[in-house]
Amino acid sequence: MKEKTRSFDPVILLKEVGLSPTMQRVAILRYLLLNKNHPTVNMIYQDIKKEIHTLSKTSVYNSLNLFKKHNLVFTVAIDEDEKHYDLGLTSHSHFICRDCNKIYDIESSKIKVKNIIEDHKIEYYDIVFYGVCKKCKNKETK
Amino acid sequence: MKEKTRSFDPVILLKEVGLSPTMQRVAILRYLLLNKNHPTVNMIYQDIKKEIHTLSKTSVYNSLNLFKKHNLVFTVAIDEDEKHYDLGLTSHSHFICRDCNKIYDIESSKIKVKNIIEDHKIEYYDIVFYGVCKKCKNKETK
DNA sequence: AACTATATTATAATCATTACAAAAAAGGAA
DNA sequence: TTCCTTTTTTGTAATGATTATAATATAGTT
Repeated sequence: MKEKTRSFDPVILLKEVGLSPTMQRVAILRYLLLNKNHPTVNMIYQDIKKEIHTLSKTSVYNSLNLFKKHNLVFTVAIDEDEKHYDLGLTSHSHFICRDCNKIYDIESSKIKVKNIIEDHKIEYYDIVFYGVCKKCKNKETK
Repeated sequence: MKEKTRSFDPVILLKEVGLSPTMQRVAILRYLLLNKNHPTVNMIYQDIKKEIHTLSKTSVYNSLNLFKKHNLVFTVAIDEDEKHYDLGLTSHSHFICRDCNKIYDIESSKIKVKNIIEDHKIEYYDIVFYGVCKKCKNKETK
């Protein structure tokens, strides 16, 4: 339920929200555009350090917090230690397997939420489904 | 979507799931039964320390983790530092005000979720609504 | 080039949570 | 009860994610 239609070019995206497209920010945002695996700060840091050797973890934190403030990314509300980041470009929910802990994207079209909450003004919502994924389900039956 | 019909007596509840009802556990569980404010470990600790002066924060952590393992409590998936705990006795979702950060319970009857996910086996789901609560909405218009 | 504002980095600090070992309490058998 | 074993609780230390801070580097402007 986070609808947005925007460019898929990190440089353009950054300029659109008024952030100067520095090397680090571009790399981090590109990483998020290419990797839809809901990465943590550490995953991002480890990977980008390979191209930008001087990258600091603080920069990853700074950039992600900035991106979040500008609604470029969201954190996936999972009950865990590390935060997982996700681009808010397409509208989807998440499914988490209690067996392998993998996070799957669920297209919005597969979900329909109806609410009759009157008193509060609802701006958006997050749904997280829990269960056993297809892969692990098959493993169990073997 | 966490349906359960059980006793509201902490001692009985603990026995039901096979945990010995020690003073600390009973106090923590009773706290959760009486206070529906989605407390954090610190809130629970501060309050119960008033009756049980020797209580340690570790015990609160231990107890809550045990309760969670036995499905007596759940953690509310909120994007924050501290975890918020919630009894799983009644079925409800949550609404979080982006202004005052208060967490409201939303009765299940007010929400309807339809999903056509086929590949994964879904056991339950969490919905968190975000927006502006009634109180803050009124403040804004003043 | 010089100047100013912004970004990045390295380091230290904070804070929630967990690990661990010792002390305390509970339960059972004689 | 006393002894023994198991379970809980406690206090302290360790871990690990995140933030704060100050110094350095970079970018943008005149």
